[in-house]
Amino acid sequence: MARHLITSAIPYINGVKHLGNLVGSQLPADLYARYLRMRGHEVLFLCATDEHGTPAELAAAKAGKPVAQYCAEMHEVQARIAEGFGLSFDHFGRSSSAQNHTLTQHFAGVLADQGLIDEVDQRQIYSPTDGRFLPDRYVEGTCPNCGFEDARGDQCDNCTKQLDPEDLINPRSTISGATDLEMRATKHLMLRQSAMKDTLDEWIDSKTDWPVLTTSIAKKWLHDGDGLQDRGITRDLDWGVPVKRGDVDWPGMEGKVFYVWFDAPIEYIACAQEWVDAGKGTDWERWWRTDKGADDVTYTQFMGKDNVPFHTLSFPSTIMGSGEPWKLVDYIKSFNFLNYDGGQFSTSRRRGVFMDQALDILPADYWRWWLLSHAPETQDAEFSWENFQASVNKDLADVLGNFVSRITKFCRSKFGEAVPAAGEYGEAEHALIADLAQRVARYEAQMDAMEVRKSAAELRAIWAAGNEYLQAEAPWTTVKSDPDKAAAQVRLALNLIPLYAVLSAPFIPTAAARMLDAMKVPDAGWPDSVEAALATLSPGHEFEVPEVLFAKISDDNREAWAERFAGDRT
RNA sequence: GGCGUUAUAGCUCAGUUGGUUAGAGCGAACGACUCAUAAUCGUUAGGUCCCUGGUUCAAGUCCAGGUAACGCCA
Repeated sequence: MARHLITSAIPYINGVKHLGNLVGSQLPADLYARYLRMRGHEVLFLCATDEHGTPAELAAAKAGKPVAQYCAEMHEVQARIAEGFGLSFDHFGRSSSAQNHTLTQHFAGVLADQGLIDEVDQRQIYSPTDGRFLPDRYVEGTCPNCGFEDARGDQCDNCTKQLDPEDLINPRSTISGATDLEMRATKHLMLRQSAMKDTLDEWIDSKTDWPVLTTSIAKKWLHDGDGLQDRGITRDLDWGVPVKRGDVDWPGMEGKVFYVWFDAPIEYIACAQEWVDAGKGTDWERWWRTDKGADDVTYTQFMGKDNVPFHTLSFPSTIMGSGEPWKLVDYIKSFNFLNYDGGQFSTSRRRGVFMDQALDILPADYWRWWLLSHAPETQDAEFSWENFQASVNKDLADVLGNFVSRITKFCRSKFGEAVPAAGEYGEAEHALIADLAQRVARYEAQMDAMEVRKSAAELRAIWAAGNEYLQAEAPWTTVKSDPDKAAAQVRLALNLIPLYAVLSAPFIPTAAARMLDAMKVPDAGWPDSVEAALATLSPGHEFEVPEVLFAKISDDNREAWAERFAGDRT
């Protein structure tokens, strides 16, 4: 059995994420992790919260809490919601962990030793009142070009002219409103990504099996304009990983921290250490050090397209540039964006459905199914309540849920709540088994390839095959003329339920567990052979008719939700 | 302003290196069934593949221009 390391892009700490964030990284990563575990592979599935940076500081200030406390609380919130969605992380870590501090400082030191870090002098706006340097967009003032009074330091929203914060008339801090701003000299570290350009270029070129979305974004950044640019990896903040060169101080870098994009991906590695330190595992280097066992690991990353540059260029620069035997990613599965009802999800305008709200109104399986079966793989996708209602009602309630309902209730009324023993399988039964064997093979191939939508479509077709069989063979008619034949038909149809449960578990784990529970099958595994799997329930095996698996979404609910999540009017 | 992405059935989307009558699900119409959450199953109808021009024996697919929507950048 193979060993698979899987990471999902780590969500930022400042609030609950929306469904677009979920479907772009964590959810498909979970689908894949669950599938590979069921196939018998050894899986380490890691995620974490991304906690550093100015937005976290501002969100904490707005909440009136120390930033460390705010992040600790929000981490718990996100962890609880992830659990609610059934995201099966082996560990959900924090980029603010001690492990990540040490590891980030280590990488910076090693990269400096390799000559891949430059120190550069810069001038930047400083606010004595706030006691800190201000990023360009946290300075506002009057636009020198058009006179607009709320122009940002990087650009005027009114006339769109690009600005330097020094150009603003009557500049002020957007954090405190302070106007006593001054320019101060400061020093920053730059990661010399440009020196890694050719290495990265060859590496990306070798990844011919990656999604076009992934490689095209990487190549654009490599070749656009002057090519790959060096990037600053330090900031003047309090909250973050203090700049050190390994475990020693870095002269001139006092009071600075690493920029969030530098330490965030390193958390993928630190998270494995956290996993061990939390007592969940024993050896993290076996997953991350190619000199200590990780050379046989297949590493797959999941992320939205906005994160692709960091994962194809920046983090690989860190890994490769270190000259140390760290595990490099093998496959990057990236996703486009999910739009909400004709526009973007918007956190600030409260537009769209956020993860906590989603769980408030419906079970996780509804969301998991719709999001995965509509995953934005080839282009941006569109959420609408009409489509959501129609898809969920049809696929889950009608095709799958009602199948379970109709056959268990029919059996109970004619044969009792146990698998009937009489009769033999005939031509139709063997044809169904053969058809399902083919379909399951196709489903596995799509899942292996991480073709999320196509996997969902194949799974749905497998569900529908059960209804087609029942409709064609009509045991409710057969039972009147040939009860033994009807018994055989019911026996096969009942056996579809545990098979469907196992195959569906990566998509809808809760419902799958309920199906197995109702059929009293405690230990079903992935089918080696469909024919053998369809003999799981032997004659006489008792079961219970389950409660309705999926209640339908009513028009009233749909309309109320559409109104509730439409966002603030502008 | 520069760059990029997208445009296929009423809706949501597939369409591999250019190759027969362009596909799926939903929705619609019609029919079958009556075990089941008025669920299921079958059949049929729906497309100027955004527009114009070009390359080619052959273009949804490649090229140029245009239109529209969206995104990124300075």
